[in-house]
Amino acid sequence: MKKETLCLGLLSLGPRSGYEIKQMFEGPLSDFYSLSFGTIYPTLNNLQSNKYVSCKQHTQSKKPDKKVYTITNKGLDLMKSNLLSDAAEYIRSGNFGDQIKSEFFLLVLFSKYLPNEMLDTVMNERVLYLKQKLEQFKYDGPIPSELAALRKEKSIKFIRGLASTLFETGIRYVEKNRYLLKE
Amino acid sequence: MKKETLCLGLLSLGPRSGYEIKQMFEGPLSDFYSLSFGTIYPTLNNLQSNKYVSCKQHTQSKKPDKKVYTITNKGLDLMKSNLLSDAAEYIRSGNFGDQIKSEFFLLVLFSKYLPNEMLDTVMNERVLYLKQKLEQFKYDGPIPSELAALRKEKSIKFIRGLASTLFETGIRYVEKNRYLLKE
DNA sequence: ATTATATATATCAGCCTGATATAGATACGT
DNA sequence: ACGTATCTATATCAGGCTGATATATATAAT
Repeated sequence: MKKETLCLGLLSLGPRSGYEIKQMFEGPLSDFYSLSFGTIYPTLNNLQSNKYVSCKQHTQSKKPDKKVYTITNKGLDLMKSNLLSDAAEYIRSGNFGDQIKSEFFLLVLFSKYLPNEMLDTVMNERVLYLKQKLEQFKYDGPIPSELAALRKEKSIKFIRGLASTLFETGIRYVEKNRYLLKE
Repeated sequence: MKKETLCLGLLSLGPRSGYEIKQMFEGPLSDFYSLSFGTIYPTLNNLQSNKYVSCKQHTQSKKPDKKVYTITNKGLDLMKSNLLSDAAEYIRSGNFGDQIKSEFFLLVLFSKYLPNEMLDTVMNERVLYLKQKLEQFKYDGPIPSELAALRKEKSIKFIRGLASTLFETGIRYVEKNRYLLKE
């Protein structure tokens, strides 16, 4: 997916600053996608100069200016049209899997050459991480207003459900089978 | 994980050419990690000039020369030592999740703006892909000699089992809940 | 009082990917 | 039999993206 489509898509969920978009990539989106500041800021500037987003400069007392971007109608049109062509490209490419770089899997793959102590640490930290992530995805209590609205979105429900099941399955498997890696 | 560690690790499973290493990344490893030719070939050249791997030039009748690399004892030492420092870095970084770019999840996230027809195609292709992958991971019949040896490795058993369960879970969830994305 | 962490934007070196070049072999349709 | 596409095999490189760094202030922790 083009970075423009993605930034516009996130702004379609509500006005945000570049910093806040980055926070989304480091929080709830971190298991699906990420973009760096070096991509986000130039993309937002580019979208703004082409009127796909508008920008309100919040001169915060003593903090650096916060530039809050809002998607325009023109931007919404571009996003929808881009989304369609991005989906078409996804189909055309025949590449339906995800692009993954998993340090954990590589360490498991070569675990034969790792000291047992280190392997234990790796496994423990991985399980701990998965459990924390699972809690975040399952948690249904009160949260900041804007996120609460997002929760009602069908797509968010679908994704949270899928992520939860996958994390649960992963945790159960690792806890049950990690002994297999030692003899 | 450093590209050198990874290439040495794969060569520790048996002698291979750069092309065959790439094939591993596009086949069984594709859901965990990948490196491009532009990284693999220079890395192998570098490893060779530092005597971490040796190279046998197979002058195939009429095909381009095939350079088959074999890991040396020096290379095996480097790999083990690198593996330990890579694992330590994994722990130190506190980043226990995987680096993922999932076009599929983004399309689901913004599915509200996608025509139903396109969403159906995306879902169908995804499920089809997952089912094919699942078959590959579960399949237990006869395979080329070298792969058969690998199958007996504890780490490979662990990974195949984990991948199978995750794919099964993913398929079941998508088939059961995809209707949620439409009203 | 000092250090570390968080907010906030911006830039950039350097690495990696995706594309392209080269070149013969084999499979495939017609 | 002939053109075409795909596979084997190595190599290079432009361009894009990441991770690091710079800048500046606020707040929390020690």
